[in-house]
Amino acid sequence: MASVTIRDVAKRAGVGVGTVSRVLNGSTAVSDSTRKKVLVAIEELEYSPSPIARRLSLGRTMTVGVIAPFFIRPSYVERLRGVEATLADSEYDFIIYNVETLARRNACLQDVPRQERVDGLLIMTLSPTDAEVTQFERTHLPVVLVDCAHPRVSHVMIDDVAGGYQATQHLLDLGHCRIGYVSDLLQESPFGFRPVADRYQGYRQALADAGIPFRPEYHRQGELSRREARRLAHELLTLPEPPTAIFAYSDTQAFGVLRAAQDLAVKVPEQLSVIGYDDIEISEFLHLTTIRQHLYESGARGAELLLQEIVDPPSMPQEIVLPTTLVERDTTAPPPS
Amino acid sequence: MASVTIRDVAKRAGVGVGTVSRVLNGSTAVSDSTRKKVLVAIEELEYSPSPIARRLSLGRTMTVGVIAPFFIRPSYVERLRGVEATLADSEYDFIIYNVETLARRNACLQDVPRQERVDGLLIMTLSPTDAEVTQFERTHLPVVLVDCAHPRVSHVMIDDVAGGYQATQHLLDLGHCRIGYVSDLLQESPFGFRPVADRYQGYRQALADAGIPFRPEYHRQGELSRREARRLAHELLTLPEPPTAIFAYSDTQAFGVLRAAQDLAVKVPEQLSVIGYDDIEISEFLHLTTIRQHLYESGARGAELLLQEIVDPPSMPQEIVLPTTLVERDTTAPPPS
DNA sequence: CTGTTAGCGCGTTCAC
DNA sequence: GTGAACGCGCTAACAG
Repeated sequence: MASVTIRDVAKRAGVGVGTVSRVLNGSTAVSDSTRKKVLVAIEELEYSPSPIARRLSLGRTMTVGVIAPFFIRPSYVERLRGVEATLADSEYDFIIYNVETLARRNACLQDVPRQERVDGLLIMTLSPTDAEVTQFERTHLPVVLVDCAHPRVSHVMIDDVAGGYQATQHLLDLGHCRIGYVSDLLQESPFGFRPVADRYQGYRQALADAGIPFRPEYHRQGELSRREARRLAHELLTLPEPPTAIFAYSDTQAFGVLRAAQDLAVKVPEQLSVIGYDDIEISEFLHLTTIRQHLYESGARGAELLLQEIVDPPSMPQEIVLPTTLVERDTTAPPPS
Repeated sequence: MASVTIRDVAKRAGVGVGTVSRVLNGSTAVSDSTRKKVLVAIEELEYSPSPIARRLSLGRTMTVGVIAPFFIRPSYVERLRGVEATLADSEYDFIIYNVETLARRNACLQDVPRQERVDGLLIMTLSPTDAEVTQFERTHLPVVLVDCAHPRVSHVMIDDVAGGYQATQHLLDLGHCRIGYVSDLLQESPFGFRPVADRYQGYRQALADAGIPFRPEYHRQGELSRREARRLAHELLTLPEPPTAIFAYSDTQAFGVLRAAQDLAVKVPEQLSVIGYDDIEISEFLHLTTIRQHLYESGARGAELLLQEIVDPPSMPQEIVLPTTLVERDTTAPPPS
């Protein structure tokens, strides 16, 4: 039962190993008759080529690495699903590097390229430093970024500036003027998540375009949890002049806002409009108005791009920008008159 | 910059490749002085051994396969996180096989072992058939099951009988005698999910131990959706003598029950107690009393067990049973007096 | 078209 | 202790 090799097949079919290899890879022309013989031998022996030997010989690992922070979060799961779907159709395996600490982030971004364990790298959200990019370039390792960017690396981005703008604009369109924003920590994000700055920028821009001055007391920052968002929203709603609408950086935080409103007997959407961001699964269930990102697609497109760049390294970094979509549900309405 | 090999290191250190290999694997005794030299050369050349060549030479793939259905579901994500955490510390990679159809299930369970692409297999929820287990044994492939079981294979199970018992007992302790159960379809689900039968058994056992006769009309079965659960709960609550408490097979279904109560203006927990199962993320938000499974741990323990069995195949299949935890929130209380 | 041979990079016997 | 040779299973380049 122990591994039957290409040599066994060759012997069985009465041909050379080269020929077997050829029919396996469908490469050069092989006469139909000998091809049949080989195929029969393969079938009879239940032969299955060793991917490892193949990789060594090819000098390629036939696997791509995916580095993602907190891959448990719904948004990453959804992206990874997109990656899995496109990679499953290819002959590439993929291995996930889950990052939950800064040390691990650095270890992944620095060790993985040098260890030559992967033919390509997909990095989610964790913007590489210039030095790290230089390292990628030195080792000629194809890299594609998803949900973050770097001028010298191909990337798939969701347009978070536009998304933040879109969310705010929706509130503006409904007639709101006092619009609060409960966001992730703008400064202290250990990984330097870029969407945080972008959505904030979109929010500011929409306000500015509408001629509404930004009020610092309407902008609250806290860690990405429901509890913290609830606390921040509580502060907002007990302001002397509370906002009539709140934009939350994520759906998770929007639920915290909703909870705060409930605590204070503030009716949604009659007295308060709430809009989230992400459109995670629960959001539909709870009828949350939100901004949908095409997460699955961002993973799938990223994987496609990577596969393509492994075969044919581009001279210029590619950029794919995915739009966001407003999903109107039941938590937004015109302000009380 | 192109791959520096063990030969380069040997040359640089003025030793043979064998010696380099020895210090790399810390195996046989190497004189301290030459070891230093080798280490220095490795450092200077930034050498990192090729895992692929190592695998070929070793005859082991150094990767484990993880087969999981619907890996997007929260419960699998959580389990996979446990797997990832323990495998990240080992020298094993892992590759995920996501199963969403019966065809794919069969392909994975049958092809993966024969292709010798993995040194071990972790299978979640998808009970293997006897024939498949025989195949594992023939190829000497270590396999560990998580969330399912087979008499000849090591497995990590969550004690769903105890969980069902615990949920029911909690209701009993509060003083309830009329306890309904909204469950998943007991008859064969396509993949043969075992927890369905187990939780039901726990429910029956707790009732029996409390000396309360089982009332068939209190047990409703339907597909695993909120809508269906709502319908079933509606039936229960409009019975001539309705239950004062309902145990739902899953949190999702518990929300359907909650909704039915709301429809009928039945107050929870004053007039009706509701307990779910799973403790999914949204449950905390909605204050649902539920049974928490140690999902992360089940993945971690499964991976540990597999690693161990790869090194040292056990004569007897091991069994690890994880307990469940009651999470008391606001949907259960004593029955109306 | 097809058989033969030389590596791919590493672990592992062997002699020294 | 340590160096040299062989083999893991496969691909690719070279003859024929």
